[in-house]
Amino acid sequence: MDIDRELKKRQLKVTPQRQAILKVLSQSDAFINAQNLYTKVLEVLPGTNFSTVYRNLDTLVSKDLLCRISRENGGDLYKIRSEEGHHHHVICKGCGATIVIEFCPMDTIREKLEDVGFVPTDHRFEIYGYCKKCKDKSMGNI
Amino acid sequence: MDIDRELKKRQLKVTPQRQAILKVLSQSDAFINAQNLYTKVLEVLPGTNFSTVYRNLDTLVSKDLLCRISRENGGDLYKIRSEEGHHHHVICKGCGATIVIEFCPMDTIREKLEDVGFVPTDHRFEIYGYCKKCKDKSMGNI
DNA sequence: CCTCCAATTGCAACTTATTTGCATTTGCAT
DNA sequence: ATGCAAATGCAAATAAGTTGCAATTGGAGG
Ligand SMILES: [Mn+2]
Ligand SMILES: [Mn+2]
Ligand SMILES: [Zn+2]
Ligand SMILES: [Zn+2]
Repeated sequence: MDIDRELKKRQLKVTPQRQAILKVLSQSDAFINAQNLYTKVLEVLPGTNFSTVYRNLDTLVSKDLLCRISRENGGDLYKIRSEEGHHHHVICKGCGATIVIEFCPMDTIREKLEDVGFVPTDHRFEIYGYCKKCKDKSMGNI
Repeated sequence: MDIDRELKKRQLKVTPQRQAILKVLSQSDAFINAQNLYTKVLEVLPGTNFSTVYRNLDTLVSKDLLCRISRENGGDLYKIRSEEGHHHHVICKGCGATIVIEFCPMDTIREKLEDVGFVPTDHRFEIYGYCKKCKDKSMGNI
C-alpha cells in the first residue's frame, strides 16, 4: 500500500503521524483497538499525541481508508481497508483475524423495508467467533 | 407483561428497582439509552441509584428480558424483549421505533464458515434509518 | 527557495458512559 | 420469624474518547 499516494488521493496532508498510523495498520489485517494502535504508533513515531490518533481514526474511516466496527462492550476496532466496495466481516475473538464477506443481508430485505416506508441509512453486520487456528489452540491440538 | 412473573421465572428477586426499570421499559417499544432510562426510573422510584440501573440492564439482557444494541458512537440502547427466539431490528434514528426482522443472515452463511473452520459464537445485524413518520416530518409533510 | 494559511498537531482539561469495592439492606426460602 | 445470598446505595475509579485553543507545519502558489 502506497500510504502517501492514498492520503493525497483523498486530499489529506501527508503528516508523519498519519504515516505512522497507516504503517502500523498496514502491517496487519486484524482489527485492533485505538489504545493498542496508539501504543504501536508510539514505537514508530515517539511523542505522537493520542488525540491525534483518535482524530485521524475518524478522518481515515470517513475517507474509506479504514474499516471500523464497534463491539458490544464498547471500544471500537480498526483495520486497514484493502477491499473495494461495501462488505462485512467475520472476526476471530482469539487473534483478531478477519474474513471478508461479500454477501450483504441488506440486499435481501431492502424491498421489504421500502414496503413499510422505512428508509435505511446504514446497517451493521458482523460475525464473531473463533478461527480454525484459535479453536485448535484452545482445544490443545497443534 | 407480568413483570413479577417474568422475574421469578428467571429466578431473579422481585425488587422495587427492577419493577421500576421494567415498568418504564414496558411502556415503550422503542430503544432507549441507559441515562434516559435512569431519568425515567427516578420518576417512578425516586432515589434509585444509577449503578443499580446499570447492573440490572446487564442482568436483564443476560436473562433475555431485554434487547440490547450498541451503536457506532458508543452508548448502548435497550428495549423490552417481547418476541420469542432469535431476531434482529430495524431502528429509526428519529424516534427510536423498531421493526423486528425474523430473517437472520447467519442462516445464509453458516455453511460457508464451517467450510473454513470458523466457529461463530455471536453476530450482529442491525439496520438504521428513518421510519415513514419521521421521514415525512423532516420533509415538512403531514 | 520563500511566503502564507488552512490543516493539523500537542496539550490539558473535560465528558460520557459505565464499572467496581464495600458496607448495608432486603427478598424470600425454610 | 430467621438467615443469608442476592441486591442495593454510595463513592470513588475507570475506560474511552472529545474538545478548545495555541503552536506548528504541509504544500499550493509565486
Ligand atoms: Mn484467530
Ligand atoms: Mn421514527
Ligand atoms: Zn451490507
Ligand atoms: Zn441472527
